[in-house]
Amino acid sequence: MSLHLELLNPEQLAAVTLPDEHALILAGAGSGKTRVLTTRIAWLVKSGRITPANILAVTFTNKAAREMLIRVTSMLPANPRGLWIGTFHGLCNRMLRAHHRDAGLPQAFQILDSQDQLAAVKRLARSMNVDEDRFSPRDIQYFINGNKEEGVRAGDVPIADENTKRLAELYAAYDEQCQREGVVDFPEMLLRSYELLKRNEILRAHYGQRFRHVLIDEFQDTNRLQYRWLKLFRTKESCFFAVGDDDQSIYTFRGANVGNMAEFEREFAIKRVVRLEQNYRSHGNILDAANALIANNRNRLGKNLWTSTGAGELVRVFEGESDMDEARWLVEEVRSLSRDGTSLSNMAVLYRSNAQSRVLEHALFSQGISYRVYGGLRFFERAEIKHALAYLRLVAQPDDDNSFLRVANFPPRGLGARTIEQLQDTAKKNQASLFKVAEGKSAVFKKLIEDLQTETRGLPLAEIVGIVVEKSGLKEHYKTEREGADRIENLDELVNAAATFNDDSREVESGEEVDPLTAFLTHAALEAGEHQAGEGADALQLMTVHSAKGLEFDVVFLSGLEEGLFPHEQSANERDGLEEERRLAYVAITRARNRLYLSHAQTRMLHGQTRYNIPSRFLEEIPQNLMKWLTPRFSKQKAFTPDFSRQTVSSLPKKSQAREVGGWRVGQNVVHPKFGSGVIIDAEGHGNDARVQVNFGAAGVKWLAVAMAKLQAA
DNA sequence: TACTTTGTCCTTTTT
DNA sequence: GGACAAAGTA
Repeated sequence: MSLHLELLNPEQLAAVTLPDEHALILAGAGSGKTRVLTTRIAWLVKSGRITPANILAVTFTNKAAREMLIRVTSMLPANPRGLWIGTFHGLCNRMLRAHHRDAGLPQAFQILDSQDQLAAVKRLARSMNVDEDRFSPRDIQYFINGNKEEGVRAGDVPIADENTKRLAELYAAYDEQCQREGVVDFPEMLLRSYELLKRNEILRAHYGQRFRHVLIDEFQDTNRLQYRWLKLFRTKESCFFAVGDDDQSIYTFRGANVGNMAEFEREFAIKRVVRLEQNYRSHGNILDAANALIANNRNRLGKNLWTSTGAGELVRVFEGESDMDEARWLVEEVRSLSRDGTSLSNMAVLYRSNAQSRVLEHALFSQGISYRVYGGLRFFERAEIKHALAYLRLVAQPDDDNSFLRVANFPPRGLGARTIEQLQDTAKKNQASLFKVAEGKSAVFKKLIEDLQTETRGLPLAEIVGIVVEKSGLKEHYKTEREGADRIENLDELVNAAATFNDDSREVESGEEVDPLTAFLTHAALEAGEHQAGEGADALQLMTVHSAKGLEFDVVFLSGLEEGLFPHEQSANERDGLEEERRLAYVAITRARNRLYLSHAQTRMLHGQTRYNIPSRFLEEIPQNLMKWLTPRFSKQKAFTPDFSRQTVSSLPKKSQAREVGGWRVGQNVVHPKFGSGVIIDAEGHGNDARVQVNFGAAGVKWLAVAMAKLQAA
C-alpha cells in the first residue's frame, strides 16, 4: 500500500517524482527499471492530480504488462479502474474492437499469428501464380510486414523496379484477402489502430485528452510505427515517460529502431535524461566484464553500470573438446551447485540459438536433472490446438478461409486437393468465401460447421469448446494415432483453459461487448506464450539469450561462445550486426547475480556436420583479470588478436574423407609463425603432398603444405 | 485419396 | 539432425 520512496536511490527518486514534463530514462540492466516505472504510476495517482484512467502504460510482452499491473495495484489503495496497461497489440486490439466500425472491421475479426499469416500468403501466392523461386512466401511476408511496420500501405510503396512492383501488387492483394475474410495480422493491428486515430480527429482528441501520462517500457525495442502510434496521443498537456536501454537493444532484426530514443529526445525536447546506472543485481566482476564488453560498441548513448556490492567471484571459463564434453561438464557443475544448495530454478543455461539446447537436454536427461526449456513450441501453437481453434474460428467467423482450409479435410473426410481446388476457383469467381460457396462433397463440411454454430449458440465458453473438440472428430481421430494420447490431453487442456478463462479486457467503455468466444480466440492469438506447463517445479532453466532478457538468476551459464555461433555468422552480413551480437552477449552476462560461467567447445555438431570453431571474440574482449580458466587449453592460445574482421569460421566440407595426414589431425589446434594460432578444419593427400586446411581466425582460412609450413602443435 | 519417402533449408522472437 | 513440403506409391 505504500510507495516506499525512501528505498529509492537519488536517481530513481528523481525519475519517479519528475514534474509534469517529458522524460527519457536511460535504465541500465538491473537498475530497478520496473520499480521506477511502477512507482511513478502509483506516485502520479497518489498525488491526486490525475486518476488511473489518465494513464497509458505500454510494454512489449504480456508478462511485463502483468508484472507491472500487479506491482502498481499493490501500491494503490483500491483496484484502479480504467488504467490502461498492456502490450502494443493488446491495447490496439482493445481499441479496434471498441471502434471496429470506424476501423472498417467486423467486431469478431480474427487475429492471424505469424504462422497463419504465412499460410495466408502462401495461399495467395498460389492463387496469383507467383513463381515461388522468385518470391518465396517468406519473402512476401517479410516485405508486407516490413512495410506495415514503417506505416506504408501497398499503394504507397515506392516502386523501384519490377520486383518491388510485383511485391506491392501481392501486398495489395493480400490486404484485400484479409479484409474479405475478416482477419488481421499482427502489424496490421498496429497500422489499423494508427490509421484509425490519425483519421478520426474526435477519437484522437478523446484519447489524447484522456491519457495525460504515457509511459513506455523497453523503448529501445519500439519500431517506427509504434513510435508514431504513441505520438498520436501527444497533446499540449500530455507527458511522455520513456524508459529504455540502448545497450539492451537486441531486436533490430525484427524492425526495432534504437534511433527512436534519440528521436524522442529531440522531438519532445527532453531537458534532462535521467540515467540509472547503479546495478542491484550482479557482483562487481560480472558487471565489469559486461561493461568492458559493451565498451567495444561504438554506437552508444553511453552509460556505465556500477555496484556497491563487492567484486564477488571471478568469471569462470571452460573449454570443451566437443559440445557433448561441454554439456557433460555443465551438468556436473549444475549438480554440484545444486548439492551445495543453489536451487535449480535459480540457475540458467543460456545459448544463442535453439538448436543448441538438444545436446544439453540430452546430457541433463541422462543424468536425471530436471530442466525446463523456454521458447519451444507453445501451447496455442501445437497442431492439434491450431486445428481445434480453426473449428472455433469458423464457428465465430465462417468466412475465415485460412481456418476453412486447415480443417476442411482434417480429420480426413474425403475432401482431396482436387475438390478444394475447384472450390477455391468458384470462390474466386464469386468473390466469396469458401464457406459460402461450399457445395456437393464439401457441403458435408459446411453442414458440420453450421450444426456446430446452432448447437453452441448461447452456451458457456467451456461447453462450446468441448462440443467443438468432440463433434469435429478431432478427438476421435487422435485416438487412432500412435502418439495421439498427448494430443488428446492437450485438447482436454484447451477445454480447461476455456473453463478458467475470464477476460478483463472485455470490460469495454463504448457499449458493445465482445462475445466470449471471440475474446477467447483473441487471447489465444495474442497471449500464445502465457499458457505453459511445468511452471512451478524446481528445474534448471534453459533458454536463448533473447528470451532471458528481463530475467535474472543466481548462476548463469553462457554456453557456445564460439565464432560463428556467438557472434552468429549471419550477423556479419548485417549492418551493425556485430554490435547487436555484442549487446546480446551483454544482456546474457548481466543476467547473472553471483556466478557466471562462460563456455565454448572446439567441435560442435551443427546441421548434421561437425564444425570446428574457435573461441568467440567476446571472450577476448573481457579483461583477463576478471576471468578464471577451468581448463588450461584456451590460455595457451596466446596468439589471439582482437581483430577477426575476415572469415572466422568454416565447416568441414562434405566430401572430405581424410581426418589425419602426416600426424596432423582435423580439429587439432596449431600455431603458425606468421598466422598465429588456428585449428585444422580439413586435410588431404599424403606423404610429401599432404596438405591441411587451417582456420586462423583473423588471418583467414589457409591451405598449407605440411612439408613446407612450420606448423606447431598448440 | 491417403499414406510413405525423399529433398531442401536452416538465427534470434513477441505480438 | 530434423522439420516440412513436394514427389512417389498403394
